[in-house]
Amino acid sequence: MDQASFIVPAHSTAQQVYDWLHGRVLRGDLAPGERISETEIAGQIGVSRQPVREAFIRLTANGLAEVRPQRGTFIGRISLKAVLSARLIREAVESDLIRIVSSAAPDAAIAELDAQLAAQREASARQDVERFIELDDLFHRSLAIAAGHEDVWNVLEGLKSQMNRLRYITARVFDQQKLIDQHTAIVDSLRHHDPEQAEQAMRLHLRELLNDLPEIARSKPEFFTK
Amino acid sequence: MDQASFIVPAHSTAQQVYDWLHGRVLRGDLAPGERISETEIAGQIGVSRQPVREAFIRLTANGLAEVRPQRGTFIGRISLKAVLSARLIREAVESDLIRIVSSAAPDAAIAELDAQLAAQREASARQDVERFIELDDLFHRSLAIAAGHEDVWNVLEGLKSQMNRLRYITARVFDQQKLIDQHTAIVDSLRHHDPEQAEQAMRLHLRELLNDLPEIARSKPEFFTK
DNA sequence: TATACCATACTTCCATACAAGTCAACATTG
DNA sequence: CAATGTTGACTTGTATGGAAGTATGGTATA
Repeated sequence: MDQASFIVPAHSTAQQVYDWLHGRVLRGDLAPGERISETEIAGQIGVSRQPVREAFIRLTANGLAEVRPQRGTFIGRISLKAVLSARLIREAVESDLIRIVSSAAPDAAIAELDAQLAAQREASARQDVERFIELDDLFHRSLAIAAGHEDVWNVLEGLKSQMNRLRYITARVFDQQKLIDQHTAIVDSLRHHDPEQAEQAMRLHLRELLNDLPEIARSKPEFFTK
Repeated sequence: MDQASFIVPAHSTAQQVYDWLHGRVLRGDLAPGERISETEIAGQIGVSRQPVREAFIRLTANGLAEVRPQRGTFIGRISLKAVLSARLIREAVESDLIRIVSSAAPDAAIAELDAQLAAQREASARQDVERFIELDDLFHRSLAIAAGHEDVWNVLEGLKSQMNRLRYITARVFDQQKLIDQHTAIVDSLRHHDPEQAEQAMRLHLRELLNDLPEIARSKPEFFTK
């Protein structure tokens, strides 16, 4: 090993503030367009403005906030164009990945995916939205791993944050059963080593958002920008 | 228009410092692994440490620097895994885009691309590497625009910064003539409205990096991490 | 000579003070 | 009454001082 890379610095104050805010934004606890203030947040958690400010900068870099100098800082609205772009990218990338997987999917990987499907059904039955979203993420990540490209999934992490925000905000809207059925169709395609069918199933699945988006945008227009 | 969005804040000191450093990192003027210091940079350009520090944070968020608390800040090395992931993503996305374009490429767009090809040949003949890289970016962006998805290209901007850094560092290595030939093949496929051929030409083009990367990594190992 | 210790000069991190821009409410003026 | 000016309380931006951790080189010690 080149360096003892497992020596990582303890989480700084700024890092902790960032993690906290990041989570609140993703879960929709802080609503798009909502105003936040360095001094206010600093006062709430008992630190100075400095680490809070640095957290704001990082949120801005990730498209989750917008700083308007001398005016205020605001939780970023969800850009419909950005969401559509992210969706298109996901479709393109995951289509390629699923072809790789389907050409050589070991039985162990299939079994793992089947177990995940069961867990998804269980979470859906319990109406545990947060867990379901988590499992959905895991499902797609597992496919990337099976394709030997987990890194790709990590690189796309930033794009997904916008889509995740969308999912939390619209938790009650989307049809979990339909998503599970689509996941099942994908796994079945893998089971039969059918790359073409697998790709089509994946594309269909990832285009589901296109059906839901108009209604979502209509129901909460104040959360979105063009 | 909802808001007079053309009212944008003047560039702050921190923003200017960031732009300056960002450009220097991308052009390889600051080498991967090189150490930089808040106080030193601040002294060089005559500002306090604060805006420099904020620029460092943004560089870190974009994967261009690494801050090790109480130790120093270093220009990020180029992650080979990240580069390979970015390449795969580009191939997947641009393959989908080129299919869209080829199915309905207006003559005006084709003419524009032909003009760009001429400009590429001219820049290559003049050995103007910086201009060539710029034109290469423009070429791929133009394809995205022709597909009606310029936003997608913007979203991928972050990924490209790593690859651009690579290109500057290895400016003399890559074979510009080969790239131009591949670009030409892509445009020809569009001219004949042949989606399948266009996609294959694009994939071949974007896989070129896979041939070059081993040599690049061998020639400057200190610039890379696994 | 080799090793342990330690002073010192760095580094980033955090807190604080002040500067400058913005906005809204209110007073003033015609 | 309407328009204008002004004050003051906000906001983020910048500068600076000190806290705490780290690396380095010298020094004492075995």
